[in-house]
Formats: sequence, C-alpha cells, structure tokens
Amino acid sequence: MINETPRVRFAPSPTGYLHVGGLRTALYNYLFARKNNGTFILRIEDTDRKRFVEGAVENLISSLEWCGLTYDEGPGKEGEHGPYLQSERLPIYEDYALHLVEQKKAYYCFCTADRLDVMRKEIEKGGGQPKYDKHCFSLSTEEIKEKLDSGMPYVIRLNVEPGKTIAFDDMIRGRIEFSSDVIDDQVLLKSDGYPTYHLANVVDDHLMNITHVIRGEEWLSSTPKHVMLYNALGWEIPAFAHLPLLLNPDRSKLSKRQGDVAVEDYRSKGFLKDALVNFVALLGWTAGDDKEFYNMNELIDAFSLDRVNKAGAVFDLQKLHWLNAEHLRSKSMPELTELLKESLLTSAFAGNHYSDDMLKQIIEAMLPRVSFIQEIWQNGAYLFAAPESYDPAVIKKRWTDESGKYLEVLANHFEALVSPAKEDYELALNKVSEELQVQHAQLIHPLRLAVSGVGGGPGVYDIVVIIGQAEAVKRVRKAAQTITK
RNA sequence: GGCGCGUUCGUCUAGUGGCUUAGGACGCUGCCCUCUCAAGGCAGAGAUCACCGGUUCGAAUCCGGUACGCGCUACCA
Repeated sequence: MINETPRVRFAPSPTGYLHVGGLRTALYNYLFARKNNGTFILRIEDTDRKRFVEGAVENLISSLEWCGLTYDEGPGKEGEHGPYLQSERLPIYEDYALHLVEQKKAYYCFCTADRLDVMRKEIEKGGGQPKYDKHCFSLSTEEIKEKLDSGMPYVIRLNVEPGKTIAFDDMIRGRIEFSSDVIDDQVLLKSDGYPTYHLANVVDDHLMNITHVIRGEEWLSSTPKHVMLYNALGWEIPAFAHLPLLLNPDRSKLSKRQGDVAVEDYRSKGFLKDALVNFVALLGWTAGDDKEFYNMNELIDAFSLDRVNKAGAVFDLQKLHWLNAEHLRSKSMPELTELLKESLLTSAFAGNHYSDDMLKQIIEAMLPRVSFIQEIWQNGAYLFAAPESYDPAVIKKRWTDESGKYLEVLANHFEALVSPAKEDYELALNKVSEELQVQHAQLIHPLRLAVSGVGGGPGVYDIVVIIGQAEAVKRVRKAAQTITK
C-alpha cells in the first residue's frame, strides 16, 4: 500500500448545499490527491430516502467546481468504478450483506421500532449501554425462513463479538482502541433495502480502491464498526485520517444557526473562491512556516496530512475578510476589470457602460480601499454619478463660511483648464490658494466634499480626473452655490 | 450515563525536553507616510501554554490524574 498512488474520495450526502466543513474535507482530499499524483473521487452518499432533496447533487457539484475542486471520477465522469451515486448501487450492498449473513457475521433482525424503543429505555434505566440485545440472533433457520416468506420487514445487522479490542491507526491522531463491548450490532441493510452509511461506505471504499479515508472527526467513533466490516469481508483496511471539526464562535459544531455555512452563501456575498479556499485550508492545517497567503497550486505544493491539527477550529469571518482583500489586490488588471464588470450587473449602475480605461482608473483608485470588488460600486458610487446630496453645513462647520466663495473661484479655474491632467488640477488649486491667501486645506477638503459627498476616499485629484473636467466643474459650482445661499 | 477525541494570546496557529523574556497572522491601539480614508511601514497591548501531581539538573513539550469542551451512542449521514 505504501507505494500505491493514492485514491481518495469526498463522499457527502446531498443535503442541498455544500457546507464549508464539507468544503474543507473535500479540499484536503483534493490537495492530498494532487500532491501525490493520486485520484480524487466524488461519491454521493444518498442512502437516506427520507432526506432526499431535489437538485442537491447538482448544487453540490457546482459549488465544488466553483471552488476549483475538480474530481477525476464521480457523477458525470464515470470511471471503471462507477456508478458513483450509492442509490444506483443497491444490489451490490445487498449482495455483500447476504454474503455476511451466510458467513454468520451478520444476521436478520425482525424487531419492530417499538420493541427497540422499549428495549433501549429498559437498558438505559439500568444504567447500561443502549445496544441491541441480539434478540434475533438466536432465531432458528426455520423461524427466519418463515418470517421472510411471510413478507415480514427485516433489517440485516452486523454480529459484533463482545470482548474484543478493535484498534486502528489514525494518520492524525495515532493509535486508537475501542472495546467491541461498546459497539452496537449495527444495522447494515435497512428494511427499505437501502444500505446504511456504514455498509455502503466500506463496500464502496473497497470496490473503488480507496487508499486513504480522509473525513471529519464525527466519524471517528464509527470507525471500529468499519474496521470490523473490513475484517468480516476479508478486505484490507485503508488508512484513516480524521479531520478536526469546524466550530462556531462559541465552539459548538459549525451550524446554520450562527451564520452562513453554505459555500454558495459566501459566493453570493462576493467572496472570491481563492480567499474561501485559502481560508478554509488554514483551518486545521499549517505548513509550519509563516506563510498564510496561498493560491491553489501553492496549497497543493505545501500540503501534507501529517501537519493537520487535532483540535477544532473556529470559523473566523474577520480573517476571511482580510484574505479576500489580499486575494483581490493580488489580481491582475484584466482579472479585476472582468470582476468589476461582473459585479456591475448586480450594482446600482447595472445597464450602464464604462470603458475599460475608465474602469482601470477607478480600480487603481479604489482597490486599496475595499475588501470586495462590489464595494467599488457602493463606496465609490460618486465616481459614476453625482452624489445624491452632500451637506453644505458640514463644509461650513468644518472649514469656513467662506468656503462657498472659494469653491466658486476653484470652479472657474478648473473650467479654464484645457484638457487638464491630474497635475493641472493641483496647480490650479495651488494658484487659487495663493490668490485668495488661504491654506490648501481650506480648499482641498471642501473640494473633496463637493465632488464626492464624503470625507474619505481616493486622492481628490484622482477623483476629479475620473469624473472628468465638466462634471467636476458642475459639482463644485453646485456646491458653491448651495453653500453661499 | 458510556465510549472516543481534544485543550498555547479574543480568533487561526508556530512550538516534538534547554535556542522561549512562548514566535507569526487576523482583529485591536498608537506612530510614520499623507489632501481625507484606506493600503503600506514601524511600534504596542494581548497566552502564568486548562488544572493538579510526577519524571528530569531543566517541561508548553514526557507520564498520571482531574476539569472543561466537542463528537458518537438511529433502519441520519
């Protein structure tokens, strides 16, 4: 197994969306596969008919693809190990369940839900383990045949021998041991003919030649059951790696209640896939150096399973925001222009057209001031249209009652310029400052407010250049008149 | 309750017996830069390494126990 090229899988159940915890699991599988020239498989564990969600598989796949996690085998990419939807593999599981029954390693159980309920309550009252009492294990061949013939509903249970120690090595946590005494006679095949997770998972991992099972920590307690199944079927046990959980700020398991958990939520909020992937990669893993900014190729290069942490990690939005800004700023101008055009569609300026050259100027002015591309349309709205209003009182109060007069002079000077460049506006303002014997600040801050309506933002001359001479003059003059009134 | 896993600044983490006055990052504060706001640079606050005991000349690092948190304990995954 050592020299085998790894085959790993992400095996979600289709709940309707890709959970960020699932994304992290998928990512680690993907990185491990790519790093080791292995194969990354997507398998859909849709064995719970009660939880069927329309369109869930498509949604899952599109979220995965959006993040750049392309799988080598899976739905729509049938390899030699398909199908990759467990609901399409039902006869396989039944065969193995029956095989185990023949070998006396599993048995038919006809107990009703009611009897199981009563039994568990009794055991719990006595302070014992709420396990199945093997009631049906002792049924004779005749009794079983009779019940089967009469069409009585049944399940198939694993026959767990008591008094054994089940041990396995986890790549992240080391050796782990369980006593078989605490393991229930797990149902393998449900009465509706579907397998449970445990059976389907083990059968498929074996049939699909999975070498490394990389999954969430919530499966750690079930692993001895899986080990027993591998043993019962006479199969080699894959390597296990149980990943730490993703947590809410209060350290409970990450849940919908306390924020967004779906990848599509983050996508629709305008997060870059690069940032989301980078962020989630760092939740439970580190290369050991101080590097925190990664693109996918760098992650593949740096990733290793033995540097995955044991403890759960809180999903911290602040760091995600920071990473988003970092990734945004690392993009090339053509990429940024493309992103800006895309976000135009959902902005207040949808339908308008702007030249690439203008967008370039705007990006250069706004990029260090935003964490999301769409914030350019929001925070920089005055670059595209005159501010709805600005408060002349603010100018008067912060500067002087004379501001109106100054702005009027400034407007005249700006208007007199012939195809001015950025420096020409600056020179013009300097000239006005001399003429009127006022400090720059007395002009430049009112100018900023007149032209943008807000106190912060890009350099004021940059703003003027972007909106253009005519528009700038118009806004300054309007402000001047409003103040003077 | 039982079983399992975990526990280093608010958060993500470095650290595998002496290099550690426990390092980095996000966030926070201040300074510099500056027409503003950011970005950037610099500085600072912030962790008695959950607790108790043991091993050792020496422990965040090894061992034992306790506490707390989380997971599992379904014909859900």
